[in-house]
Amino acid sequence: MALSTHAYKGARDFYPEDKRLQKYMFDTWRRVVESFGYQEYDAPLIEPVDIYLAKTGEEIVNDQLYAFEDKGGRKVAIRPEMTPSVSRMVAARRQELAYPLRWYSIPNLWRYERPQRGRLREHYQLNIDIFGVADISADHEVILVAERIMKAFDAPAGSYEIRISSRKLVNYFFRDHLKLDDKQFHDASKLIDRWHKIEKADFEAQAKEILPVESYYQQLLVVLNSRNLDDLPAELKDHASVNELSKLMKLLGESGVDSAGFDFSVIRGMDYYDDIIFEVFDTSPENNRSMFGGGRYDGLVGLFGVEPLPTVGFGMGDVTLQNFLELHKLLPELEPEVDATVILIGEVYEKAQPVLAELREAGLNLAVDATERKLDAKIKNAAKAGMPGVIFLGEEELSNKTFKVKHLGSGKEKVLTRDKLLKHIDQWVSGEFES
RNA sequence: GCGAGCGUAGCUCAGUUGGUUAGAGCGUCUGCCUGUGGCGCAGAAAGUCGUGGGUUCGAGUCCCAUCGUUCGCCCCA
Repeated sequence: MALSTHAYKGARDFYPEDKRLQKYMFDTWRRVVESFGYQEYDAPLIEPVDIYLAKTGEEIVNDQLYAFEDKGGRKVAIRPEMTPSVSRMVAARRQELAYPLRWYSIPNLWRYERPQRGRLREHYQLNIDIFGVADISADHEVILVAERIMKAFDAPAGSYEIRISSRKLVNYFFRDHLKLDDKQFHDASKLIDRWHKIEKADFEAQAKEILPVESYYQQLLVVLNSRNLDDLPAELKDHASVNELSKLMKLLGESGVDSAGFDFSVIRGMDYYDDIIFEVFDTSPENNRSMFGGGRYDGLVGLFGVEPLPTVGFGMGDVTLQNFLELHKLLPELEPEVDATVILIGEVYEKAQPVLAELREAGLNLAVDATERKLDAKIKNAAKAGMPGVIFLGEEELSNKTFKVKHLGSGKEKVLTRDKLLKHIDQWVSGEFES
């Protein structure tokens, strides 16, 4: 029985054209976050399973963790998210690191799920976190970074929106104001998460199931329909979390983030979030979903036995981003980072070596075709491989010290001396020869 | 964990109520063209119809199982 050529279920092979796209996305991420002073870190793919038990969402740990025992009997898991790992790393050097600490990473993460659109078993995720800032400036910065990333991918205004809420406000409204018990609170939280997704009638029916008093439904509606903080009912407006949200909105407005707004339905899956939370939504009807999000989790670092550390961060997955970019036609044409194939004519492989070395030294990325196929086949293959051009090298060129170069995009051809070729590498690559 | 659709050539797919040697387009290879690609013309190679059972005189087609894949639910990125 032949071996399968498929990649493992829910995981992807990255052929060079896929890798170019991945590099484009990663490079864009890096450029933006590094412009805010974030530094890259990394951690092992495998962690002790314990670090996920306390605060990662229930379903992820129970059903979606790649967990196993190693040969030494240790219970370990492939990371389903990066936040516990970075919290562990920061906790380990809690006293010696300089705050505010700005770190990012682009880990690959694994969750055992049924693959579907926008969700695979292995994905990559940009994670950024700022540690040691308790005030709203950290929340502001992180959301601003998210916004700048969307702009860096040329996402047009209106193609996405940033929805912001506060777990403290949700807690206050459900727990203190409506006096919901644990189960009601849990169910209500899950329900409002689906506010934008399900029919209003279904929402009403389910809400009335959960809420102990019928009139609470109307109160919930008012809160969910509040597109800005002034629309909130008076009894919520005075809560401290609203004051914080209000400061945050003002800061975002002043820094040009016009895609952000208050939305009480934002919940986030992870249990560790404990204050401001946000999600970035694709607004197109074909893909109306949460692309990524994050928030404040002041309690997580402290779980590692050190003084707690205020933290804000977010994670942005490559799969959902790619869906977004494809849908909005924002993917650039990416070419291989090779300048040319040098087509050797005749028995010149050995004699060509010093010339090739010189051209490479000068900065050209050159592949060599020393096969004995016919010339047209070699040109066809260079074109098929996506090469910008070819350089012909035979006895004639070697003895004259000239290069016949052909730009495959334009079909233009020119004979250049070695000096001219070296001097005009840029023009050569773009097909604009100088005479 | 639950539900639905789809698996036919390297790729995208067609294949009639079950009926001889299973087709197309693209791609590949050869020639037209011995140092010049993309277009054209002529020709060629390439498929145990995902796999295993079953029904039938006869299965790519119907049934069951299984694997793969896609989509939805749950959950989430």
